[in-house]
Amino acid sequence: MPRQSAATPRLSIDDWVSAALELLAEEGPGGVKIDRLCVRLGVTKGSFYWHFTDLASFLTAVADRWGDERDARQATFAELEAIEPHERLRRIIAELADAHDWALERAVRDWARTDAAVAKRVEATDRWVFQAVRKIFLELGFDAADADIRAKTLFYAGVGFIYAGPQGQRGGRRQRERLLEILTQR
Amino acid sequence: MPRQSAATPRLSIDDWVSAALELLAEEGPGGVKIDRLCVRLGVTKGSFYWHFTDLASFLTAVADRWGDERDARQATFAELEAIEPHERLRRIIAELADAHDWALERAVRDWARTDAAVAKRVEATDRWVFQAVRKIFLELGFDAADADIRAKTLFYAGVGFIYAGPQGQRGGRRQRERLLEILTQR
DNA sequence: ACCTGAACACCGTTCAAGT
DNA sequence: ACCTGAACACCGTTCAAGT
Repeated sequence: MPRQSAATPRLSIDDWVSAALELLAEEGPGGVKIDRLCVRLGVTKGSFYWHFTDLASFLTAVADRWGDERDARQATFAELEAIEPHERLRRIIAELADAHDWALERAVRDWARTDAAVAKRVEATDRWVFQAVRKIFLELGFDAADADIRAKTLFYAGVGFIYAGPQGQRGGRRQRERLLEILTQR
Repeated sequence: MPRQSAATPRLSIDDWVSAALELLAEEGPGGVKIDRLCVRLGVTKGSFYWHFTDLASFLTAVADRWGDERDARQATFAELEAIEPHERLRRIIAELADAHDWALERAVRDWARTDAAVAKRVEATDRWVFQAVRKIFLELGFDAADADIRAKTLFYAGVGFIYAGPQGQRGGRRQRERLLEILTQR
């Protein structure tokens, strides 16, 4: 057993933040209680207040980590700039639709409604994604007004799907492809 | 002054429920505290517990009233059945987009995430609206799969807009018209 | 019938004390 | 340096007592 002794784990800030993101995804903002975190991490409340001055500053750290992970994802999107617009759009949507933790996504958006700092981060990522999609429609030859509305439609449909869940017959990849055809045909 | 004396208002269940819906719209589910309601209504907590057995049953009454108001709205939609599909779609969307309290809409959807009963009511209204829109596309001559995806796009775009707010250039009625053109053209 | 006022449990917060 | 354990304020809940 060459690793650390399991007897005295000694928590780091990241351990607390990770536990909070798990709780957030599982139960939403209302589930993130200091007590719950303590049970999950096997310590008492005093431990929490040694690492953080209060709940607010802790939640800031949680929001920061969520934002940092978003920035990292967007950096990978930026690498797609060079490829052909149709294909780029398909990849961005596939990335957003498939490799995504919707429970966490919803929880963070809920949380944003009562926390201005979180709201700003969510708005920033929303704006980034929207502009990236809008740019694709411009590259496809639509004028500014048309690119705008097509990008909006896709963007809002995505957010709406995250919230309202599946409606009608089971969709999946084929339906996404058909929607892209409709919106990109000139 | 032929009305009731203002000295002893004596609250009804509806007074409590109305106050809760106001708080819900103003501050979201987290703002609905018994204390806050008491301040707003000018009574003490004991009064609340005379009218309701506990917070949960009170919130059920609040959710019921929201659901009843939705049922009433859908009854007015049902009257549109006879008119021409394009125009019917335009009226439904105008009704949903304009005459709507988005703060309350978001608050109820947030609330639905932590309350199964509320979630069921939201799902029921969502399903109703989606099917009404899908039916319109069928009447316009689209096949089942195509009507489904076009209805989904509209539905999710609407829900997404409620959540993510305005993106890009200011939209409004003209952009809605253009989106309807895109989705209804054969 | 409708409400007050005081009591108690729960969770965020503090802090002296432990290792 | 990191954590325990007991204390206190806040909000949901109860209930005897008032009008």
